[in-house]
Amino acid sequence: MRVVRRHYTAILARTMSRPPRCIDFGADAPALARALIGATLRVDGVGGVIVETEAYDGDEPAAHSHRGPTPRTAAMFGPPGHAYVYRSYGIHWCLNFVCREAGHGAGVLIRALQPTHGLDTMRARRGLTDERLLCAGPGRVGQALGITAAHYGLSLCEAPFDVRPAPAGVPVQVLTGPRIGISQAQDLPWRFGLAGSRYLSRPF
DNA sequence: AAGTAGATGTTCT
DNA sequence: GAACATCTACTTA
Repeated sequence: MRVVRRHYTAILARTMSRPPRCIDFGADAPALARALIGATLRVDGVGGVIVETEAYDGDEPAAHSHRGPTPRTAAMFGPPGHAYVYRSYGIHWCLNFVCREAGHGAGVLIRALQPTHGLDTMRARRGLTDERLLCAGPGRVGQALGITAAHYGLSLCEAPFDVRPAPAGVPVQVLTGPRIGISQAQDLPWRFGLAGSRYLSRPF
């Protein structure tokens, strides 16, 4: 009995000290946006460390989902852990992670990465050599990772996506601030970034 | 360094 | 018609 309890205690301790194996997409948008800082995102093996995110929620007027589902925003109202992809200003493809529960219209916009995998592919897609500018902004992330409408609604837990939590034991200092490029709900500090990163779209 | 024009799908007024 | 979860190229100081 004693041995058994020690056994379970050891498993529990190991479980708790180990980083979560999968991202908790059931979290609400600000919690997920914060948790994603330091995580690694790859699409077909190309990507890097997430250094900047923004949270959005259907309850709040800056979100595309705020006025209910439309053909464009349908994925935001689907199950968490899937991709919501939209065309920004008719030109750029931007990637979001749907979260919370189906029906809430909650998601996290991936705003910037520190490139770590497939640098040559990203440079070719972006027509640029400056590593610092490869993924420093949501439109740039979309172009560097080859995001298109084909990724709309896909699961983030299956290929071509590969999302891994930040390694435990490496403390990440997360900055917060107002979201960029919005006119509604500017008071919400729902932009999150990795302190000291040179790959942010803009300083905090 | 800072400002502006222009590219243009989706949605709303 | 206007606004928009943006980026680039180009102008002006």
